[in-house]
Amino acid sequence: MFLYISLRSMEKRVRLRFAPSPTGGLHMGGVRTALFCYLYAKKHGGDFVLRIEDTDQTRYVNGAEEYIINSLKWCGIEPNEGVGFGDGPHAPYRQSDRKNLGIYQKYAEQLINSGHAYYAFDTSEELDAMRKRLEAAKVAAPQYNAVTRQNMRNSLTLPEDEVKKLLADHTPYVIRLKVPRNEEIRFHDIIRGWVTVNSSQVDDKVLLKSDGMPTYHLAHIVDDIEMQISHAVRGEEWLPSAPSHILIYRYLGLEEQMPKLAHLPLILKPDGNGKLSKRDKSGLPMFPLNWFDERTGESYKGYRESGFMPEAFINMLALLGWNPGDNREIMSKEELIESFSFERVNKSGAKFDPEKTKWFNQQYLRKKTDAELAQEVMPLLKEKGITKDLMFVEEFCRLVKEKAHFITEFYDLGSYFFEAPTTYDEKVVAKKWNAEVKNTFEKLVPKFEAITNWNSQTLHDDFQLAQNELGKIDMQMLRVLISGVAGGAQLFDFLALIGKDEVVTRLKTALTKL
RNA sequence: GGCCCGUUCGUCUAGGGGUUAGGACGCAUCCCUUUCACGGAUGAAACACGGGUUCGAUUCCCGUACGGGCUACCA
Repeated sequence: MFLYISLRSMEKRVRLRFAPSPTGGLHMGGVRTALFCYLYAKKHGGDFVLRIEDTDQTRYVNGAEEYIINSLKWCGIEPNEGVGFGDGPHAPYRQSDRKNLGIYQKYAEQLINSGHAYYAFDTSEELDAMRKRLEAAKVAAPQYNAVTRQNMRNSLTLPEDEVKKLLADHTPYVIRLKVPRNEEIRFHDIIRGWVTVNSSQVDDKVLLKSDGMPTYHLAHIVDDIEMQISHAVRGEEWLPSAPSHILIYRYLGLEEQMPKLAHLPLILKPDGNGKLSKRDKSGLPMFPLNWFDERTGESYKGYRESGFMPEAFINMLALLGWNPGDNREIMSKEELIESFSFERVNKSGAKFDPEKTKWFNQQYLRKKTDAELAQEVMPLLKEKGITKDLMFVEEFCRLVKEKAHFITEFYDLGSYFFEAPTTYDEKVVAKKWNAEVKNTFEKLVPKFEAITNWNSQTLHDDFQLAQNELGKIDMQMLRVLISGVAGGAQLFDFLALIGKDEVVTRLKTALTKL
């Protein structure tokens, strides 16, 4: 008795799971769900579990499971238990494996025995016919429920002998939840508060499919119980089926052990309406890593390959539908963990903002040292056939980074560091170029050639001296002659880096071309 | 259609019975700069609508509109 009381009064250990289906690449909405679970678990010193919900064999996609694991790794939201992250006390963590152990069957039978579930033998044709009939009769919500089940072929309508015979003959059947006709079902959601639904709106959900696999509805409940999950967190699209789940817990006698529920708001498309899809016309990826769908042959861009930093990606995601309650936006993972709570998650869906997403990455980009940036930029330059030394690349990074949002932009932003221009900004030329200006620049060339200690400072000083003699020289024009473009990095630093010979050569070339 | 959930600047959001309704992204202007950016300053920009409740509602309640989700032997 004493033990019973102390167990009940003890707070359950915090354990959250992320439970995706391996039906494709992990969408950024899924990443956010995983992130919130991770943050909460870490904040409370709990566990974060990865469970793979592969009960739909027809939708299984090769490589999806591995993709999910790699994505979580890249994002730095690693489970401490589950598929791909080491088995804990509740292995296996893949539902198809658990099914083979008979885990779900047991619970389904318990519900049958207690009279809360029944066998249904209807074929898909019969089900279609039933729905058509109901639609024709203008029934508002055609579904298999307390009323319609009376006209279907199941263990509630068929004589006991026949049911036994059908089962003995291995006639395909499903097990359905017997939902009462008219009962208020009330449940609490951490984010939404109390939600009430009448059971007349809830259909007799299939619990066990004819292939012996459980549906999501049964499987996730069984696993959440067996894995001692404290908080069931998922997207808002699950809210309508939550009443069914409450009933299952109740009929299993597990309402006391039921995890707390949290339904996250959806991430919406930047423009127009609806859920974020696999592609967005903003051009930003919807997946953490590149994803290739074997079945459709389509490939999708990933944040990683687009030059995003994982810290920036999860920071952006965390602030989509959540905030710390103060004005902080740039937050490290540690700060996110420290500040996170489901109470501060918004109820309404959030439109994904591509511009702000870029801004997040830019903020993190600026925090990196030039040396760190060079490490990442170097290989990208090599791909372009550029083999400058590390010192050069570091300085290049210093000069270009303030304009960049992504590592992958560095080359495009500063290709003139590596290649002499072939064209010259037309606007600037049209506005500033004439015979007199040309003459001035021709006189400037030997001044540059005469500089012995070639660096940004002497360049600056000697340029001033040259102007005293030759008159004012337009710096933007100088920039265009050497880089070809009207804007770019700090001019003298740029000239210092590419070197005297290169500058002089480029100037001479420009003077012959213009 | 039915059921459920939601609604503060264009977007992400803070706030909450009495506020000049705050911040961020983006946008505009100005300053700095003989180039380019960063940076700084300033500005435009919101409580969906209609009824209640109240001395007073953006905030609480009810409707309406709008948006979203669900409505499978998919998750």
